[in-house]
Amino acid sequence: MEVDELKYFRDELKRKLSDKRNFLIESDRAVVIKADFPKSQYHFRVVAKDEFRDITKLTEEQLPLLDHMMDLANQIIEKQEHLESRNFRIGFKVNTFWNRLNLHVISDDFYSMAMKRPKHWNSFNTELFMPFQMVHMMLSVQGSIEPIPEERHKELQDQKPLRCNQCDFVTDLLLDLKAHLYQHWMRKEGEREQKKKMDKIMEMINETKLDEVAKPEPLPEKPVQAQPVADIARNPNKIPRSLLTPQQQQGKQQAQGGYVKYVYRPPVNMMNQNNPNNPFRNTPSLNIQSLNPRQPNNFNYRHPGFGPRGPMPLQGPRASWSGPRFQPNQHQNRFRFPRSNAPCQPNRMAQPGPQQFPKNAPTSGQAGPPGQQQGVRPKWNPTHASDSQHPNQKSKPQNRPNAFHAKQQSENQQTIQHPNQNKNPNQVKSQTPNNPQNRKKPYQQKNRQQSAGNHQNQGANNPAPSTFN
DNA sequence: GTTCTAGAAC
DNA sequence: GTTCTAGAAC
Repeated sequence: MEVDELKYFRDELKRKLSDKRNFLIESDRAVVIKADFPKSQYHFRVVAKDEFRDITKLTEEQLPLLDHMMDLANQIIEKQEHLESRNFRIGFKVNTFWNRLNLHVISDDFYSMAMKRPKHWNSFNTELFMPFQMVHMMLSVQGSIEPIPEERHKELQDQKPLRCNQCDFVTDLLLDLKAHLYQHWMRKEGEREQKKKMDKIMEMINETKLDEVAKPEPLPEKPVQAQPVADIARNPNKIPRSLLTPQQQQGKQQAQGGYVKYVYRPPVNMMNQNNPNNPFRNTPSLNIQSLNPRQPNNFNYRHPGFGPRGPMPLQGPRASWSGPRFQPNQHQNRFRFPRSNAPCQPNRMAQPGPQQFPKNAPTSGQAGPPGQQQGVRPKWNPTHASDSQHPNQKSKPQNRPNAFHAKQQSENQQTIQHPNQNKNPNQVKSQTPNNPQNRKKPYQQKNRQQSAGNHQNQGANNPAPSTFN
């Protein structure tokens, strides 16, 4: 690929700066946006407005800018009530792809659908990721930061084995690591939920004591319940309704309908707008609507939940979808012994505790386990008669045609069939947009248009059909 | 950066 | 037969 073509993609962060709807926080020198393909449950970028490509272009003079970006990072972390600040990592990628200085603010679970390649993992868990404090110190001491040589960069990207960031677990297979990370995440979610319950109990104990002080003599006709606090402590899930204030009762109802039901399933995912813990809830949906026009609610339509494509719109035909959020045959996520192709259920972390991933993982309504979901590629021109439907939607089979999938299909009693399932593979192949014969190059047309005009106006009036939304 | 495919590797 | 990976396109 020619350099100019790649530059278009590298400039994506610059383009994002021209649309305030992307901003979660904005200041005069930087903005906070969500990461388009989050590699953890919580993943943000603090993007500098000044034109610095990356940290290797910084000098000691930019230390105030770094401090400011750190302030914004802390601000966005403070907004995340579900996690504590110690659960976040803040730093830069040394050899970043993007053409604009951006600081990663990422939770340390690394539990995400978008974590698909070993290089994704290594980009955050090797020296390719430089913690903010180190960048700050190096600029303070030596005044600059050297880029990592290309050869070393590639070596680190492909580095194996992959080491868990939370324990000593080591594996060569990313899918094993993902399953392992899922267990960590679930365990921590359980701990967080327990802590919430205990905090609530302590709060109620305190309130009860205050009530006793305020009412030293109980009414004789309505004796006080014997040892209510002890009962609560024994069974925190069954707090007598009579002991709750109206506000607490309302809160309990909300909790039962909101957070609590997510306890034993992936509770937070920026793909799931319905989740009350979603940090991106009620945030702008970027240009997704304009890039993915409403589709008829039939099986030709590929639900956006099947791909890492940002928050789901709540209105329109999509809202009526009640099917699986993930493709039914995500067997790629099954546990496997290394160097064996046979899928197998048990895993090295199998033990009593939360549900085991992925057999019993939820498949409807909620965010699901990380996997190899294929997202809808948003770049296509609906004005073309032949493109009334996204080329990927009409051409890509939902599942690769093989006996294993067929067995899974029948076992799950899935009635949903992809329109291409019964087609001649050659037919499907001929429709495939990635077939060099069929591929279009909209960005090439765009480049020609852009060369005649300026980028900002083009972006504002005719939002770029970005790959990164 | 991402998706997708073909072919290699297992 | 299935998974992994490199390369092309975006």
